[in-house]
Amino acid sequence: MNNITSNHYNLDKCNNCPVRDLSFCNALDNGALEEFSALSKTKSFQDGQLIFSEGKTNEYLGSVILGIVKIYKLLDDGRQQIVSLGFPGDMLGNIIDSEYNYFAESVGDTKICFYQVARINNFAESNPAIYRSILGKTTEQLGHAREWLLLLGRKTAQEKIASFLLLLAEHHKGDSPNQAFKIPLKRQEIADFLGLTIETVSRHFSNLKSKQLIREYAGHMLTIVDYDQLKSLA
Amino acid sequence: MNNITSNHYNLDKCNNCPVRDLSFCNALDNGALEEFSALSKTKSFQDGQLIFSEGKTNEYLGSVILGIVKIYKLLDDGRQQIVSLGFPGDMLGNIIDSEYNYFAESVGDTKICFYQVARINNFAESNPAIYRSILGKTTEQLGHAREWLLLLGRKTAQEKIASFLLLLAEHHKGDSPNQAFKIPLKRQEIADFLGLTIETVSRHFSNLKSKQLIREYAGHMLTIVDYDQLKSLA
DNA sequence: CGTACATTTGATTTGAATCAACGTTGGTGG
DNA sequence: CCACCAACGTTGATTCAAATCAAATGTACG
Repeated sequence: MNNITSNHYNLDKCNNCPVRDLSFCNALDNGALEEFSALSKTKSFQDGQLIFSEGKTNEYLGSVILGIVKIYKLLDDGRQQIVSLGFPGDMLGNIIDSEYNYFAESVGDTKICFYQVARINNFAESNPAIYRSILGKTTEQLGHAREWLLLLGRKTAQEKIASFLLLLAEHHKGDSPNQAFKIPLKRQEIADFLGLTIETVSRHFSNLKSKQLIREYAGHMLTIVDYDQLKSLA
Repeated sequence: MNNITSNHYNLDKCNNCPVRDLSFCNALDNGALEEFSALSKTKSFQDGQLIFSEGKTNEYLGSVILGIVKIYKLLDDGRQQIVSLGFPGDMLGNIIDSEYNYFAESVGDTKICFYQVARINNFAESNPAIYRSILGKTTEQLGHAREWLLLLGRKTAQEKIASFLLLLAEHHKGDSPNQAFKIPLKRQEIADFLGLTIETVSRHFSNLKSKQLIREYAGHMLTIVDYDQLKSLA
């Protein structure tokens, strides 16, 4: 975690924070937030930077401000499974465990707001509401993880791809239904998220394209042409 | 949830509770526990009883006292995935969501201690420590769920079976290493937990038996003969 | 003791992995 | 500006692990 403590960092005021209403800190009233924000440090990452590693001391709790963070686990022989994607507003890590038990890596340009776990616990003594808020985020993540257990255990490759595209589309809900968006992950990352190989992912993308359910241009911009039919596949 | 509210129930004192040190209520001091315990109702279930259903109002938080509870999700066509096994001391449900988003069913004879979610929130106003404790249990479950994502997404059938047997063995840690224990799940349930079919589960059990890594008698009693080698397969 | 259910085992199929080229994209330096 | 190269992605041929289909056997229980 040297890269977090050692670097230049911004002490953004929460007032300007783009995820103020989404992050776990949103439960705090203005006075408490003022105090809490003083504990935070933001840090930026470029594509593919390691944010923390399995086995290292759990020193920081993070909140994704910008970009995407992939959380993954590894088997001894290098097989990888992405167990979560952290979008803006999502919490990173926890304040319970003594060690991280997975790896976190930035996907594209990413900005994260960090708090020291010890400071959060200290803060909580006078502001216990923060626990309820962290509990909310943790429960949400548990829900997502269990949804993904169903996907990995019981869905076919086609259903997995369709579900994945709908998940991405969910994060562009503000836009019009058929709005194009950038697929943030490489094929290998999609494979590692869905428990597949790159080839299988590629084949099923081609499939959906030939069926005119989706369109892809400029290499990574995607339009969902037939949302309802995609949903029925997922 | 009629079966919880309507039935005869015991008002066990926490002092006699066999999972007092494991449950989320263990964070409370004696005074608070006294008050908290008054909110609880215990209920017993026989094998295969539905405890709660996806889509129903999230009214109760539970704590498993005895037996095992399987938490599962279903696809439209009936495909099932067990997303968690609740052992004694494990928390059941959450206090955040408005609805249950999975099914819970007893496996064998089971006893559960229930608290109304509304009452917990009310209790928390004067005892915020309960949130920290529930957070601990939730974080633990998230860790288990992510471990299982790796298993479902990236492990082979043999590795899945080996991991499953070691998981069961973990829950008999007090016993000697090669102590026989009862496999609490039917083959179909094991399959639904590991994202496999009954036939594949059966074949790999036979495999491990012929390799002398495990032994099974009386239909469902299991001994792990070679713990280390089983571990190397998982 | 018989019926229903659970489990095992065998034969076959199949969806996804693997192996193997080939195409595309984007960055670098001549 | 283009040639080169490395990383990424697609497509095809083949293999393989697990699913499916199909009996047969084992077990629990009224």
